[in-house]
Amino acid sequence: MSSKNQSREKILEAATQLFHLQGYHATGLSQILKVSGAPKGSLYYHFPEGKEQLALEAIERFGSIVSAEIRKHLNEVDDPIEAYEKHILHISRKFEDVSTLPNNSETLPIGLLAAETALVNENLRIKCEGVFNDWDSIHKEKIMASGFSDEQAQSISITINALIEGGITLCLTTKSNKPLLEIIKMIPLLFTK
Amino acid sequence: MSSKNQSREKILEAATQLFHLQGYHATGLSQILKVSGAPKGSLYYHFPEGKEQLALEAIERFGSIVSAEIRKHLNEVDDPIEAYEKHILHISRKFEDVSTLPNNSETLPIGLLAAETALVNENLRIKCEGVFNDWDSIHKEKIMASGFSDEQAQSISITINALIEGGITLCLTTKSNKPLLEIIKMIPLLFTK
DNA sequence: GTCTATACATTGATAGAC
DNA sequence: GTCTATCAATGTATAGAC
Repeated sequence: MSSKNQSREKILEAATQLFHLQGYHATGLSQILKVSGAPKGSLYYHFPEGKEQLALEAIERFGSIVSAEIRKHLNEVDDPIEAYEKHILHISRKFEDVSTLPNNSETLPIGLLAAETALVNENLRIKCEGVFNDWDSIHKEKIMASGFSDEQAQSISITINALIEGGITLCLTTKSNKPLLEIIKMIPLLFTK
Repeated sequence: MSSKNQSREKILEAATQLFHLQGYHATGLSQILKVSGAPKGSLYYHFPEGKEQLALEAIERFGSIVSAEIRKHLNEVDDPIEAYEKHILHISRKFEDVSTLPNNSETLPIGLLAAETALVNENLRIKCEGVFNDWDSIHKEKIMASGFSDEQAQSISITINALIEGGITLCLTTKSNKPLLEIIKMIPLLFTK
């Protein structure tokens, strides 16, 4: 990897983490630079359009990482109930010790960024919408593979998406993994035929 | 009402609306003053501790408004399934036309504020946690009244809270009320005995 | 590719007059 | 109770040297 891309990479990585932990508005470019350890003069060289470009790329990267993780979890088990229980359990582990959260940023959601920018920045909103749609497709495919109709799969899929996003918000707020653990108990009911 | 309280009231009202639509960090004191129409010099007189105090009171006020609305909806119908379907349908109406959202801020959630401040401002986090707990109690009471055990009611209640918060995030992001409408379809399953 | 210096706006907040 | 003036800090962004 060229040295150009090394700096770019470090900045983008720090931005991805900070944006989705603290949000878009609470995260300053100076903080991103500091955390990344990248050369201080290089930000606008690599990201000529500044903060918004950085956020757009961060959302995209974040979406792909999570997509991959969702796919991985869902492929491990055939039964969708068991698969989603494991998936959500995996997410909930990140809230067992909230103090380590900042190092654990792989699979958190984009709910914060999405809600924060939805009414304020149309470009970012559309990016977030795209990410949600990607996740939704993955869920839908999995659910339909176990015999649910297109329409049923749609409802279940959106519901699971909302449950995860909302559950994470509750975990963050209560500094506990209990909300997601409670949600897991309800998963089987969603797949009632 | 004294004129002192009139200004205070106008500021707090504007702050409540702006904070929960745009978030804490994206909302400036100047914007609050402008929207409120309150005298420009009066903010720090009424709120000596500045922005944080304003947010704490806004969250509190917001929590009570929503609590009252939840109670109202849940009391209208005996059957919890029907009651929650109506409750969520009511919320979803606010997303039929997103352009009018800013005038419609009564029953949006505090998910944005909660997620935004959870890792950054402990005072605000605790306030949000308290609000979530209040809502949770209301749900739990309703659910237990129809014959569910304490433990079951706990799971269902948290799940509903997460569904609503997550569903609203999805509605905001997609500028549509469809996510909440899909979620409504799954409500009956949550109450399987 | 990276640095420094800087411009410029805006933020939250304070002091003191009225 | 309200105003104005002002503060320091921080925000994003740009220009030009190296």
